[in-house]
Amino acid sequence: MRVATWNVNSLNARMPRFVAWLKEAEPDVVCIQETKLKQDAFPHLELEMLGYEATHFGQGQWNGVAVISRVGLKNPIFGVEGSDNPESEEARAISVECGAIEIVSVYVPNGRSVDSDHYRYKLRWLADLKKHLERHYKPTDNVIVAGDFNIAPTDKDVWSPQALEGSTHVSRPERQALEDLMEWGLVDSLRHFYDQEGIFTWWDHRGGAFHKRQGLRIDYLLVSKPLESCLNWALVDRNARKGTKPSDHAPVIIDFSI
DNA sequence: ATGGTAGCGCTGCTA
Repeated sequence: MRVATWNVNSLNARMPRFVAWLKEAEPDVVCIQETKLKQDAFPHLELEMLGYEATHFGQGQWNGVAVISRVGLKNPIFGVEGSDNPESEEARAISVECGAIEIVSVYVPNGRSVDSDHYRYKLRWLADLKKHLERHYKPTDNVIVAGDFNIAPTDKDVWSPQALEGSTHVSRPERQALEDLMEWGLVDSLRHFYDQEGIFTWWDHRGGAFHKRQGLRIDYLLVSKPLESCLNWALVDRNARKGTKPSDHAPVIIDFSI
């Protein structure tokens, strides 16, 4: 089984690349972030023709998450716990059963700056995500929480800790919030295989960051212990960040035997 | 060409 996550930064703008990438990477399940599509604007038919069904939590101009699968989709849950009105919350999480796996596709709030309300929202949202896991799953289940976390877990995941000093994505409270989430029973699948620095999944569109290798690793697939024990490989598909009209994020893919 | 925001949507916000 092969599962990927990709922040596409507008599925509409990315659709030609996304379709080409699907054919090449042949994932069974893809967690998508930043569809930037209204709920009813998702390209269900085009993906159906490629063998994928989809469940989408859309908003419109911003956010929007989806899971597409060719191994089944059951019992979708929109959003996370902690909102009084899930119907009106931002479209940042969708959970669904894909065959034997519980999948959660997340788009964690950016944070903007460490002294902003949006940053406090980010920390609150991560705590709510943990409550969501506690409510719906057990650590002994086959669970994957994948997406754009907008957090570089350690300095190894940052092109220059000095340049990022004092900004979001690297601050202690958000890294702690990520550790608290993982404490539930999740491991970073890429770090199961690789320990080195310089593996990135996001490069700013501005200033040619990709070509200067100025990136961050903020997209990952967190897997529960039962899945960790059957992982075959994990990789960042950097080729998907090259060429014409790339997203600012590269896909991350894991393959495991189940 | 040793280069260099992108997307949404229509003005500025978000990332």
